[in-house]
Amino acid sequence: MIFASPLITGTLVQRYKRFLADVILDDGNAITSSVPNTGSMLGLTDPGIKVWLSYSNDLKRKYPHTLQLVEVGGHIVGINTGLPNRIAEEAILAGLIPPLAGYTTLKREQRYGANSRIDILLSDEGRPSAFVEVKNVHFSRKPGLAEFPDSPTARGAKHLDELGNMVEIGHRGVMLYVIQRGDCDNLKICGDLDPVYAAAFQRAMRRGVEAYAVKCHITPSGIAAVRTMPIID
DNA sequence: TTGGTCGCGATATGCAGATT
DNA sequence: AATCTGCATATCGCGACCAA
Repeated sequence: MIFASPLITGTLVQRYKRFLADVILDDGNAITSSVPNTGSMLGLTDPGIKVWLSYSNDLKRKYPHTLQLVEVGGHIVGINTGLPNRIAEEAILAGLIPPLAGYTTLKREQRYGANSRIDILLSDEGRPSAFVEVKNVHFSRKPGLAEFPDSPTARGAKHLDELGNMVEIGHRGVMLYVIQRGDCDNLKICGDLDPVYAAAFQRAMRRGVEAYAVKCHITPSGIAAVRTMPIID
């Protein structure tokens, strides 16, 4: 995934109202940027950190800048929650995730279950379809270890249950965690910030849901999936 | 059939207003 | 006074719809 145009650098002043951030660009201009991430972004919104923004020429937009990357502890972290689906799609098509390789058809945003949508549906003649739910990970408290979730996510737990339902009727249910930072080599499902999710994860594993984590290489010019990484307890 | 436009849903959480 | 409900907020992408 290559950014359409070179990103602009600046310094974060504050993030507020979920969708907005005030940034002082390196050229001195103070602007308001949209933030394509409604999560808590724990540890990624400290005032004064370096940030990268994209710029859109779309006249319908209220704020043409979009926050894409932040620098934390000397490492670049991607915060755009719209990108992991694209990254995951690229990774699957490139065969970087062996258990998901070789399907002839890949569709995004397919309806299924109780009024839910699956991020990616892989199908093929002669073998079960794979329902792939993509999750964005950008939280890390320990060097080398990414963690999910960074705040309670009821929706995430619901997705795990529905993937379990898909397994029961003969499909594959897959959780795919896209780690949008290059400094991690393991993923941990952490129970302290959302015990409900951790329990749902264990329950889903027992029901046969698969889980994979994808390591990414992040630079100001783009984000690329590299390989899978272990999910540890 | 294709291309463009419109509107809805998803997204998370603080806050204001309403209800008990 | 405490609790609950629903709006605010910006963008994206898809489905539905209309027009050529």
